[in-house]
Amino acid sequence: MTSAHQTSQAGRATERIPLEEIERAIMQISWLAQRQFMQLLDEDRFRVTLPQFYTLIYLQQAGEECKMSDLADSTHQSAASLTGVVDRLAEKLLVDRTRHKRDRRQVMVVITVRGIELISEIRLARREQMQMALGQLSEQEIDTFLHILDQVLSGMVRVIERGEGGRLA
Amino acid sequence: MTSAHQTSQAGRATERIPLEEIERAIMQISWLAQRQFMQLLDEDRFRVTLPQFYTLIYLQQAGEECKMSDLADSTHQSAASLTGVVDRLAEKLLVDRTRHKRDRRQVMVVITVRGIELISEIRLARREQMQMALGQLSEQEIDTFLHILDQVLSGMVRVIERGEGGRLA
DNA sequence: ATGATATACTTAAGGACATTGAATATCAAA
DNA sequence: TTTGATATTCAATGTCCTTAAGTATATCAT
Repeated sequence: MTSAHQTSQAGRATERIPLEEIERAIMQISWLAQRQFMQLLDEDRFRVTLPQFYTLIYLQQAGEECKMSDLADSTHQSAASLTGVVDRLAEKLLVDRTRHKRDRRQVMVVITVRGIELISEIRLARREQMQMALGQLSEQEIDTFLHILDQVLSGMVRVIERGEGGRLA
Repeated sequence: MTSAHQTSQAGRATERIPLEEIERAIMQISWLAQRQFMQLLDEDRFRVTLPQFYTLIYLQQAGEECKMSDLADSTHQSAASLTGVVDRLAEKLLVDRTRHKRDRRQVMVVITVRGIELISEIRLARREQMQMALGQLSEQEIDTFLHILDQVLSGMVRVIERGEGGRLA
């Protein structure tokens, strides 16, 4: 057709400098993974957004009440954004909000049963998408991949936490 | 702290369904990678957003004029969103807009020299972040990682393109 | 206690983008 | 010319981001 479609990343006998290639691949995967996941979350049966989902996931993993500020740190959202996100989750009855008994300034958030159910449905649907995307990998490759991903993950946490603290500190 | 992350090292061999773990890792990495990259793009010297950046990147790789609709498809944005994104890129003089000579309905977009310069500065900064995140990997691991990433990437493209077409078609 | 500070969170205002549906302009034919 | 398809923009609405200001509540020094 109109050409201009060439993904241009296929062939090219990668001239060494694999770090650059990894950078490209991670960026593209992140972009695609988010888009792809957004599509899923936007289906009528779910109707949540990415920040809402990641917030919910964290609450479910935590398994107990969380302070707003801890939740904001852990999900890498600003406190101001999180207020809105939790508002919408509470409207949908996916989380409950209460005040801390001793320190009434603190707002505590818990996931509801309904929230837990929603998450497990989303995970199920997500898994189907993933199986398609990962279908080509051998079992050996999957193990290796997982191991490397975890290392990259911890590296990223380091980078993002450095950036979030004081940019001038 | 930011815990609740524990991967819970499996004792038994492949009883674990590592696909679930990979799913978790990819979601977390995508989320973090986007947040981390947003921080970077939001610095005063850049001041672009993620959709703007990915649009710019595509235009640079294409190397020539692109139709709005092709650009929307390729970057996985809706035509309506893309209009706004390109508006803002054009305001910053990072792209130029013209009409197709024969078919005046079509709007053609090209990246400007200034746009190309900006991209290469961003890439440079990005690489430094990446080196931090990937610092722990051996050369062998990097090669393997890259190979697997490319396979995952093509799997994802398949998934997202299936979802985007007609949900009812 | 009183007043000053620190904290935890919300609110407010403005920008970017997403979605949806309607509007516009152009092309291509019947 | 009317009709219909195509290419893009516009308008309305909602979510989320950032920054700055505002409201409680807690804590500490006096």
